[in-house]
Amino acid sequence: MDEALRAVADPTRRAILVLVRDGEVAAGDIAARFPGISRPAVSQHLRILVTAGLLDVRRDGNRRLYRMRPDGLAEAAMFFQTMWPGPLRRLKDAAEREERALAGEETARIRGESS
Amino acid sequence: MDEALRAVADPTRRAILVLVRDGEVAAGDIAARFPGISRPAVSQHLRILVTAGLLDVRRDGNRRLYRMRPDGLAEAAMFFQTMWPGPLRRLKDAAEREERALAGEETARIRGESS
DNA sequence: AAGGTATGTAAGATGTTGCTTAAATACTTA
DNA sequence: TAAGTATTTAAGCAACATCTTACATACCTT
Repeated sequence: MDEALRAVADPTRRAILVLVRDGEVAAGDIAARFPGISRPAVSQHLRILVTAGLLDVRRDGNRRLYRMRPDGLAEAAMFFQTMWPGPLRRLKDAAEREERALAGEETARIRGESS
Repeated sequence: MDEALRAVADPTRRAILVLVRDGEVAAGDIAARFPGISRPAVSQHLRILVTAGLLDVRRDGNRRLYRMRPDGLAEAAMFFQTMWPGPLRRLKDAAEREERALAGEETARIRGESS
């Protein structure tokens, strides 16, 4: 997971992931989308993404076709799922906290305590 | 988002996040959970997490209490949600692939072919 | 085989990260 | 106010990341 998260922490690599999410794209075509950086730089990003298990490569004659490997993000996605319950779950939790807080106040009142 | 993802890419910081997920924890108590690294190192990690919007700090006399700020992960979590369809969607896709494969086998059987 | 095209690898400059130890800050208690 | 406690800030260093240019590899076409 560590490798996947480090890979995804780079904005260029995230952009590459988006490019190859829906199908194979050749290295050159990917590089063409990043006029700001050299082709070797893109190649290195691709290597990192492959090593992290986020991309699959396939040779097609001269070219190399990259595509996303969806399971590569699974572990990292799980981390986010446990750490960020999502907006619905967050609402529910907030409601329960509120409920407990009210119950606590009630207990305190009965005991004659003050905050 | 970039800052949040970079922050979360470090395993120590992820562990800190887990520690403060369910409530406030003092800096010292956090540091005590990481015998391998010095207290200043932990303090620096905490600063990075706060800067990234992932943690809230509160002073309580001498101590500083940290706690998670759940919304800090929202953007990054969204990225994962769009990039990783999730286990259910993936199961569904797998089932459909399987179905197509079986249909293919059946066709082959009727044709008298073998794999 | 020779030349062209697509791509990766190597080497090196430069900036960033994550740690350490030492010192500073800020609150609390005697 | 002095000493103690909790924590951050500063300075410096080794390791790592990211880019560049130059070169190497491998396939395709003629």
